[in-house]
Amino acid sequence: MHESLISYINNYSGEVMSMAEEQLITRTFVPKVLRKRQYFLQQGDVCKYFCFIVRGAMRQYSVDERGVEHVIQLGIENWWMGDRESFVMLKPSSYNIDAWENCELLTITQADVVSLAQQIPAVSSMIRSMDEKNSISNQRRINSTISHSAENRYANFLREHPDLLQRFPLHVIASFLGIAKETLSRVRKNPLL
Amino acid sequence: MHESLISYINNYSGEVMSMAEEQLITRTFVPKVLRKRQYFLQQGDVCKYFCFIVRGAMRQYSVDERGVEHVIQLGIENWWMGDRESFVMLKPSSYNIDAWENCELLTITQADVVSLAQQIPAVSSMIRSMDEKNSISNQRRINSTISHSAENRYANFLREHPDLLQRFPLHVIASFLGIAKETLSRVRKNPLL
DNA sequence: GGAAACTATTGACTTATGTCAAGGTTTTAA
DNA sequence: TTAAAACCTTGACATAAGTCAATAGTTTCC
Repeated sequence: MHESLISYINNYSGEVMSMAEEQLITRTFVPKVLRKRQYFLQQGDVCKYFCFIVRGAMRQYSVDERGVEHVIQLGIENWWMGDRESFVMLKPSSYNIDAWENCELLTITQADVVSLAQQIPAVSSMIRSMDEKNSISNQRRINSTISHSAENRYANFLREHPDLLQRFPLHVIASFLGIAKETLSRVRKNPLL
Repeated sequence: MHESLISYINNYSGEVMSMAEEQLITRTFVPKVLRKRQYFLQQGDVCKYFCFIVRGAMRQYSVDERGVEHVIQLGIENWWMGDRESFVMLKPSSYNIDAWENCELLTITQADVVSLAQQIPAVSSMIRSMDEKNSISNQRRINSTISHSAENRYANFLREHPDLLQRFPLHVIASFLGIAKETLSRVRKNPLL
């Protein structure tokens, strides 16, 4: 079960871990199984664990005053999920995270992240590289939302995340894009250039 | 000139650097002065330097097919500016960065970032903490743009960045928020609760 | 195997926001 | 000190996107 995480780390750090290091990883990350629709994090709770998705699909979303859900983030195999703001600052989260499909996760606490990063160079360099990737993709998403029409945003999404389209229904994708599901439906009928 | 950077690093890393470390910082970061409206980075060029703003105000923006500018990011004293995607991957940038006011900057190359982070623990921990801060504020901004009306977004902006309001004209702020300057103007007249 | 829940589409209508144009103010710079 | 440039506001109008409601196709699971 931990193999996918280990190869993910080797891959993203550009280093190969020793046997001892691999074992430390395996001992530290705690497996967790989630049934479809089960919460990983609920609004108001502190996000005590971050998780690596081994199998399954998850979503992170906020719920506004009128009860409408807004999808902030989607994740599938080999992605990380968690609310970093809550995780790092130990404050109650404003988001929910739940399983969209049955999931197998590997979870870790903030203290263990710090300790692993200190002991295993590959882990700290994997974290750096994740942060970079993350910051780049957030920047792209911000650019896309403030600069483009619903149609363009959907086109961007198709280009950057074709894999997610297979895994989530259209109303979830619409919410992720910040548009109404009806609008997405209409946009999809168009020539799309 | 380097003092503000040094205290920034001490502050964000939670450590205090030695004299030797401070001197290494001072030797590595190269000062640069920018006149109002002068480019720090132009679309199509590779972002060879990141900068720390010692004094002044800067903006990062894209220009769409119709020539309209979209402000991606604003920065003032004690902020970092640069296009990370271009900086790290050495690919041509899709953004422009220029000085909104006359600026004093401290610039650094990617190679020097890596080397400083290796030599000075405080630097690598400052980078980690910046990445965290950055990822949290990007997440907030994404949530704000996909979930809220122009009015709410402006209110959020006021809460999170009151300082920027003093430094940039309203049409720049409007663009940062992804709304038309006329809309911002109208929003500002309202009770605002 | 059938009811219930979830999903997608479509039409009619509403609304928030964008666009265009004009006027007035303030700032900049020659 | 004055002309030009930049900035902000306002009104009239256009339009992209949201809302509501109805329909119908799919899964899901007792």
